[in-house]
Amino acid sequence: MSDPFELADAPPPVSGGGAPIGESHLENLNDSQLAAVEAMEGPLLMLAGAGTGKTRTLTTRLAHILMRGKARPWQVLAVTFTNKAAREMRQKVAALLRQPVEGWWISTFHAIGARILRAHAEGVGLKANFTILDEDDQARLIKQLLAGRGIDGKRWPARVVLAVIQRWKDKGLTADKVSEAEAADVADGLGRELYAEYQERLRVLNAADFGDLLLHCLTLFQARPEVLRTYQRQFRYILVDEYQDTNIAQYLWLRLLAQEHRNICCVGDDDQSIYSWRGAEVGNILRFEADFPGATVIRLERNYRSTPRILAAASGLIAHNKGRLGKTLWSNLDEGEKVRVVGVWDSQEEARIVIDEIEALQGKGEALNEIAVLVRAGFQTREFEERLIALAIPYRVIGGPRFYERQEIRDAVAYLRVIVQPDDDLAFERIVNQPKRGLGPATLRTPRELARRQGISLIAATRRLLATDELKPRARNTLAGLLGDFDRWRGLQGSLAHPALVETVLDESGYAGMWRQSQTPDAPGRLENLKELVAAVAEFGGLGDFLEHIGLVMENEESPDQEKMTLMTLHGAKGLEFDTVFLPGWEEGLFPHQRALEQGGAEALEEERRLAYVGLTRARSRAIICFAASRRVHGKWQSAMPSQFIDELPAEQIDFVARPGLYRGGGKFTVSARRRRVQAGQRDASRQSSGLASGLTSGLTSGQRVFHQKFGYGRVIAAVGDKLEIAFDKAGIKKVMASYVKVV
DNA sequence: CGAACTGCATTTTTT
DNA sequence: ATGCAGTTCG
Repeated sequence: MSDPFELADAPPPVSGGGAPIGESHLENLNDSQLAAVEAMEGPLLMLAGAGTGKTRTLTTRLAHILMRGKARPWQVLAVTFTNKAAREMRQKVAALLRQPVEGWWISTFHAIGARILRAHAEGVGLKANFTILDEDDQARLIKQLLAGRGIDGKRWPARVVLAVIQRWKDKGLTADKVSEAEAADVADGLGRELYAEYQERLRVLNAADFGDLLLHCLTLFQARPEVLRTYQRQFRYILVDEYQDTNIAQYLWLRLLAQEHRNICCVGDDDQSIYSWRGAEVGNILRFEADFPGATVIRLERNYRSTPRILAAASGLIAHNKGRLGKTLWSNLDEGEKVRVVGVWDSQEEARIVIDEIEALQGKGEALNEIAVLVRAGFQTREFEERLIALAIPYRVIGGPRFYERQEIRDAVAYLRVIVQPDDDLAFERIVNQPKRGLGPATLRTPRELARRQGISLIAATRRLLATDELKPRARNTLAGLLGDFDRWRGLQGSLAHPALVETVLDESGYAGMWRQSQTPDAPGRLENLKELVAAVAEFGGLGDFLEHIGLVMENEESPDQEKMTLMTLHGAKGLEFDTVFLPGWEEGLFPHQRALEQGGAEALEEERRLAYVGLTRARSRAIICFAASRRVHGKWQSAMPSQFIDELPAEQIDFVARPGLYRGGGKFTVSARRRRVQAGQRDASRQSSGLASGLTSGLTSGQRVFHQKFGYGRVIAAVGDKLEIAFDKAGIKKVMASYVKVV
């Protein structure tokens, strides 16, 4: 912040910076955007708030570097997190430069990692055609290892162990670098051994998981300094999107690559860091100036998206976080509506009110595409969906099961994998008995043991056994037939077009036939998906290309469906924007989420707050926050208090709308109501001054008999502010708000 | 081998 | 409540 090089936006009104003639791509940039484009030499941190034209600035910068002849296209490395972001950047750069960007280094971290690794696979003990495993494969592999060591799968589910290993990889730790202390309480102290064993298996299978795509690069760079040197020299300019989401491995990776030219430009927003739970380190962006001495910091603070009211509400909220780099967003747009905060009785009423409002907006001619409901957790979508279906409003849910994650697609892909990569056991195991061939676990025991003993793949072991009489004739014949099919299909690769080959495989394997004969109601859909898969294969040059694509791109290419409103999680909404945004479920325990409140402490709470900030800043002109007084959690009714985040919104930007007699938010919106009660309730006995309530009481004292509409009769056992703890006769102990109970 | 049953957990999710 | 996964029967 005290950096002498730092630039900030001039206050409004702002003109475009003076762009030299002939550089039309620089027109329409504001001063700080222009500064970020033109500061080409040395490390640069671009702190880009929500809606400040970050992508545009970044792509313009890339184009500018090339147009100025500072580097050739292959000398620029641009990394993003998602394929979507990468695609966008490629498109925009291509449009700016009016030329295709094929083969340029504009991709996700993982895709670039894979590209580097494929070129130097042997440096980390892999072959160039290594398979990229999805989470399913990884979990199955871990499960095998756990079973092999006799670890109770109940106490240590494969997914949990996998998550631990992933976090280690995120931190850039190979098995030998994991500290004793860190591994001690994982899988009965065997965490490190399992990690090492897992890596060994991956090597035998010629496979890498997502984490490896980066971690292996680090290993490679260390083992082969000359390889590192090549890339260091090559990448004269490095651009990094969403820097606040990078993990330690990615940070180390970037730092190594940037060492030679030091022209690294990182774009990010510390206030939008919401992925710490999967390894992201906000610290990376907070430390940037220390990591890259002499760095320039440029803030993009002019927001082109939201009304000043929405920005003020969001800014007021995020100001409650400590440890921010600090930004002040401003906007030139019309002031706009206040942010509405709506209190409702329960989640059903919440869904009703929100969807009714959406219907009303639709009636007023608002486009459904411009309306979104953003929830904290996936389960919240259900009630909204029910309501949307009832009113026949078109909607889409983002975050459902994805195309490449469907069972039939994974199975089909597994067949392709065994063709391309003859040691891919995980693929083999997936389809060895799919369709049924009588090759169950018992039949595979012998090959599995051999594979284990000799440290070779299961497929290789099976092959060896086929030359012996170890297997029962029947199993032997079937396996020989299957492996023979694999070889034959592999042989067809040269003569048959890939889509035709895929069809042949699905046909001859009996896999498609299995679904054709299936009587289950979803069978036709699955066959349909298989057809889609064949069509998708046709888009690629070869099976290998195709597998690389689905290995790295798990998302489904979204069909450009028109006129639907969007339902998704707050996490999923980052980077998107809508005219109207509904933010339901702002209740303590849901948002901020219970888990964040219980563990993770202050940091976790701040991340929840950033999530709220992300949610609010998605809205262009209208934001509606809701909270419900009671909600069903895991099948039980629970009373809920309004989110602390509601109290943190600046009152002057808020329109508090609640059903009469229903709301009693904490804090500032009910001051007058409270004062009255304070006077009446001086003799409050329970004074566990929580600091928050600061002596305000509900006028109810412990011991009093009360009636609650949902929970029935009960007795007050504690009262803090207007929050009561009541032992209900039937419903047990609940926390409720004073306004919901009547004294009997 | 498939169906039924039991227990159990249940934020967020990309690559 | 609900769904999923793992297990146990028929």
